[in-house]
Amino acid sequence: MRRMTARPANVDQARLLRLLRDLGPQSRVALGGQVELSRSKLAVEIERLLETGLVVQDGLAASRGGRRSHNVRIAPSLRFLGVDIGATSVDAAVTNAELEVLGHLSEPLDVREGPVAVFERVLALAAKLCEEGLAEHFDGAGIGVPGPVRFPEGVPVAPPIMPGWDGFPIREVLSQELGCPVLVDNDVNLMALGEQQAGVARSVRDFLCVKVGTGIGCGIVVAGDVHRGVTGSAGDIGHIQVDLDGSPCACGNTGCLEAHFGGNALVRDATALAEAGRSAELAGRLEAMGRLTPEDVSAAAGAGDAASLELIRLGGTRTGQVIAGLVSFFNPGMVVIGGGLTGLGHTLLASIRTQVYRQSLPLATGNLPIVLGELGQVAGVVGATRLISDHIFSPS
Amino acid sequence: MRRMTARPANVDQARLLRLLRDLGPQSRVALGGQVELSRSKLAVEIERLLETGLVVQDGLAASRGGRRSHNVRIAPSLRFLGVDIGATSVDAAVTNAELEVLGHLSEPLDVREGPVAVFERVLALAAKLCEEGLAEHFDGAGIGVPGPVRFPEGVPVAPPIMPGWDGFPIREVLSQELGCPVLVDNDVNLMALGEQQAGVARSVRDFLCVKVGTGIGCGIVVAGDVHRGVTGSAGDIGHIQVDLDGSPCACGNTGCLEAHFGGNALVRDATALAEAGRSAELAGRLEAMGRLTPEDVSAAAGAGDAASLELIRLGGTRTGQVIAGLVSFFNPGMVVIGGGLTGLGHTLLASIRTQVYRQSLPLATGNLPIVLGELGQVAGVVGATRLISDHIFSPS
DNA sequence: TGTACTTTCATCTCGCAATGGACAAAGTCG
DNA sequence: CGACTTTGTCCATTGCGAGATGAAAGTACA
Repeated sequence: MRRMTARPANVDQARLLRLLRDLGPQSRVALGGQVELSRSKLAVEIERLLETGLVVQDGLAASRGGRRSHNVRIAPSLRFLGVDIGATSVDAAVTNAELEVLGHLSEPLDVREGPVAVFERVLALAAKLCEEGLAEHFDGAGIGVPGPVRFPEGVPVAPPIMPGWDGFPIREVLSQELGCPVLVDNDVNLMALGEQQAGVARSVRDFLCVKVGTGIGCGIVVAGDVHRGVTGSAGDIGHIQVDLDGSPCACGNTGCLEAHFGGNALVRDATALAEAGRSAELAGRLEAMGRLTPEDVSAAAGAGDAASLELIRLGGTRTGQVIAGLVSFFNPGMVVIGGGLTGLGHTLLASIRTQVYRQSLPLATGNLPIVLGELGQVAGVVGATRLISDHIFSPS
Repeated sequence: MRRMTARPANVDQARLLRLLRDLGPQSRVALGGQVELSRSKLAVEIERLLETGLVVQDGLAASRGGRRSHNVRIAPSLRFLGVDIGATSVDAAVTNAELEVLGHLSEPLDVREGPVAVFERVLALAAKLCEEGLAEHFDGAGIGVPGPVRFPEGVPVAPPIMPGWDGFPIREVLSQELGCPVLVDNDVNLMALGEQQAGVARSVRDFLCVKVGTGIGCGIVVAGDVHRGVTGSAGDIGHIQVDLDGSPCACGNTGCLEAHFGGNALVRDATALAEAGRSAELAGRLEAMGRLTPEDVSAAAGAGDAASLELIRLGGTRTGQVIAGLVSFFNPGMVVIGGGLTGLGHTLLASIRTQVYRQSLPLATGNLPIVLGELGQVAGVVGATRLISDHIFSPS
């Protein structure tokens, strides 16, 4: 029977833990400069954190012209598990308390196999990470799923691409299995948190994080916090209408963004191009595999295939239309583009940028960076560990 | 030389003041039930508030089966001024500290006359309210203007419909003139605050407040706070594209919402209808006045004119398209529709509702109330006093 | 109707914890 | 080696919370 990880006793301790997490080992005085606490109070709280084992002494810091200070660091034995379940793959990573990725595994996986099968695989990945000597247990785990989640309960609600998951008590089940606190969130929100923690959005308090993959979603960060909406479906921009009389969408409407530039739409359009003989590259791939995937388009574009590039450019324009509206509405300080877009990122980014800068008002786009995410595949898992560590490092 | 209004010394006092503002006179025990303070601390803080004069004793409360309690109320002599400058009118109101409107004046006014002329009129209105015996001075004033504002400085930035206002230091100038703290914000944000303070959105923490008038804007409330965006232009939804090849807009793009359903677009379309002989009602009004105004369309619709009603319905559908996208994105708990829409409110509301419920995802619209604002013309001024009172009732 | 009992509110007091300043310890630099 | 800087610890003062006490009102019942 393993003891539960200690928790900070008050907001000051929580604040100190987060500082140590984000800034690394620090002297007491350096910490004092970051928080509004008297030196005595600071010493008392650190003393208590040392007692609980949440932080440890960590040698002497370099002198700054006086007595050398004892560094203090967050307990290096803490381990967080981050899991990012996508539509077609699953990522798992272990981090230490400073959210540095110690190990990362990735597997293809069809989320439609249902929660039981998926979590068997997830637990196997977690066990594998432990076997590699990276962790003995986990002090907390964050789980991302590709659909809306009722966050407080950690339960998916009406997820369109996850049949069999509706209402499955992910948080409860995994918390039981892993023996540690678990939080569940939408994968896009976690990507946003990841980029905020360790990526391009480190110093931005209001930003949007658009993930282009099988679906298209958007993480919303307001005043440093993720906005999830009243039913957990905020950021679901795939079904915003981009064309009054556009293609029919699985959701029942017409002209949705995803009906023009989701994974399925891309495959549909690419197949049509291949069959119409408009792209030798795509036709070859279609013949070889019998069917095309988004990765084929991506690869073809990377190889310079004009038709594929055009598809991506058009998709970027459509996405840019939606983002332009969101930028006018939300006036963010940054827009981060991410998702499974290996290689085609810059093409996509360029057409999104063009469209947003053309269509949004100058006041909102004045110095609005629209950039690719820095973390790529690990954004989700890093965000997941950020989520759970924020929870663990908050007063119990 | 008048003494500045006292300010609370700490967050607890601020919290108590806001409770007394929103819930009215309370006994000490009733207050204790609302905040997490020990009886002793509560007594001490109230004692101090009594000393500063921010609250006063207010007789005995009805007994609840024991010794009767002494009620305490927020200083009834406090006065806040709320000013709502619209494109074509200005509203001013005085409230007490509980934000009850004691007097309200409204005048037509063209904002294009520039800040100096406008503030002359505003100060005259304020003086008139004082002459009516409603106030001797003001303890704070909130000002709403129809354009983006850099909130911390209280300065309009690049306001499209306010020539001559760009960079005018409203806050500084008015603070000087009125001799009290002043805050300046976008009129739509103030409308949202007003509906949150005293209207339909009292118990909602995340909602959108769409104002349809000369322009079309949207107040965004996240977690109880107004989101203004990084440059103060959040909620500027008038230039979101609703039609890929739509009408040209003053902003340089085509198909903007305002190009189809702003005040100017409405006049343009109504005039066309009148001249084409499609509406006798509108033609009559055009002949009588030489030109049409949005109010003419409103009145004609109220009189049952089919062409005018159709214009409003179409505009509602267009607005609904945009709101549907915002609902998917933001997943609010309520959408409030307001603005200068006397009479035509329900027609507009109905077509907006139809469009949003049709186009947004069920999870986001599940139990999403889309309602008309309750406060009508006073929403802005009430929101303005709420804004400044939140400021006054915060630790200095 | 009068008296005893109960309920509620306000204040007082005391112990504990927090705070901020003083002081001692440990270094660096000239 | 001494002046100066930085860091760690101690302690008196202050602030806070919870129980005890007394005052003021309602309630039950003879």
